[in-house]
Amino acid sequence: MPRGPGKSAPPHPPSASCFSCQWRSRSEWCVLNEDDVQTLNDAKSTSSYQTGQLVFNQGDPIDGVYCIVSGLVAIRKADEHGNSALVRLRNPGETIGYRDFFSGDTHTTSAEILEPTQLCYVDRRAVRSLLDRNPGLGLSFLKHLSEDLGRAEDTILQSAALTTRTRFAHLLLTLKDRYATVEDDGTMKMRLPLSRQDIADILGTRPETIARVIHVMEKDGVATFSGRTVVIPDLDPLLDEIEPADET
Amino acid sequence: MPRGPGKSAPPHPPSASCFSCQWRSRSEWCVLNEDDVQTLNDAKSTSSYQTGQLVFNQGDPIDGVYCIVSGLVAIRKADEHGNSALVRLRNPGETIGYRDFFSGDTHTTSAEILEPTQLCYVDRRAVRSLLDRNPGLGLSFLKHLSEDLGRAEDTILQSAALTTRTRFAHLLLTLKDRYATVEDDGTMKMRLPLSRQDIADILGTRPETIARVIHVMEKDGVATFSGRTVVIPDLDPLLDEIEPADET
DNA sequence: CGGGGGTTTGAGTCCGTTCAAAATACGTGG
DNA sequence: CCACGTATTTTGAACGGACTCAAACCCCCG
Repeated sequence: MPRGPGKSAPPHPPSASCFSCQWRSRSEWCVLNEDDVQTLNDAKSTSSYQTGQLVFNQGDPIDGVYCIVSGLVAIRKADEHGNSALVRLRNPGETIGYRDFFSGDTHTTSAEILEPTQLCYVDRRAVRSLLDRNPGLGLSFLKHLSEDLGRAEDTILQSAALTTRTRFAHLLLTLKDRYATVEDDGTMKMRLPLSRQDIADILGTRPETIARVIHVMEKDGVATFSGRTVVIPDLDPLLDEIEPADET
Repeated sequence: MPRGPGKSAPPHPPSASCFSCQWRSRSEWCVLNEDDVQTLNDAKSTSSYQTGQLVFNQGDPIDGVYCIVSGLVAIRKADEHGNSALVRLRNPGETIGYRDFFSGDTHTTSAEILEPTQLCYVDRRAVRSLLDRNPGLGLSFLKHLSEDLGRAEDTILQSAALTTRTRFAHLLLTLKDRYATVEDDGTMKMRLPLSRQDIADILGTRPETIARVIHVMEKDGVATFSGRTVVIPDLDPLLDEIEPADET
């Protein structure tokens, strides 16, 4: 049950600086002046996590927030009956844990590591004091939170209106942006950072259904799957998936 | 396509004051000092809306935010294929339109009136200036937005994990808090502020399914429905609906 | 009293689930 | 490097909840 800065020993101790952080201009912290970036930099501690680790667990008290330097984190919500859904993925440059930070004192979701990840942990006291000194920081979080809510609303609408296959196509298209590489012959290739179970948890279905959807997609020539490796010969058929035939 | 202060002529022109607003202590604006409440009071304009009216429409430019004095408002999201979902209900004391206010320049959802409603409209310029002068106001919105996101995540999990019947029971229990009255004989009674279509849009299903669920619930003696009127003879069976049998 | 929208009912179908077994991938230690 | 045990993924068959389409119904309003 990891808490605060992870205890895992990184191969080479990371020493990321907020000043040279490549994500700074696009993160919540972009509004900070030099002095406050210094404060942030002094307050934060960086650590590495392995796939499968939990950054925090639903129900844990909230100690602060985490910035993703590299890697991928899944935010998962569970109910009391063992059901769980993967409510969002978080990429490098994004901050996690701030949702609960602003509205309660315990986490209402869990954060689990999907691929080797480096996080900067910022203690709640530091966040509070930066927030006090920088009204703009609050607005910055407000903007990100609004976007999160917008995405959540999209998910609600999609899961009510779209088939599993279509939602899976959406997911593939999203993952493509970060994970796909273009081969010499023009085909796209990527290694999924998600297990079938995780994909199912994102789409609100079962792993068996994912396997079946993959099966028919291969039959239709949209993509070929081999374990976690996906090859997309042509993007158009995949794009057609998310654009249901309009009767003109 | 209503925009800004509604153009409907209220029977008796409302003249609510922010100072005497019964919701103030629980709203986002509770952090404002006397001076700023004065500013808010001067800036706001109150108007009445009839059932079925649109406060704003998805795609409209954002002019400001609206506080609900009385009534009920549905927030609806639609996609390009005619599907739509009712992503949340907003009650008196709550503010609407602030989600999009903080992250974009057009509304990503529509707000429609479900029962006769009074709204106070606060112009974007006023909101901005109050925000500038009161860092606490931003944090206040942050808190509410966090809670909204939390509820959205709940919805995502529920629609993936629970049956329509169970989710309908959840909805009834929620509506009960605001709409039910206890009769002399101990039964509860309420008039639903929602059409079957709206209920379906909240639960992510069809009106026919709602009718069928109601049918079997009546057969099971959980509640009796007659149009929009619901009678709940005993709360326990309804509570059992949302607490699936634990095999002990 | 005759629309007309929302609601209910019915029959048939489909998508996704469940349960179970087989196949495959993966990490570990020999 | 291979063999083994475990976990994940895939496949199959049967079931079921919710959907679609369509008709009947009902209630409210003019």
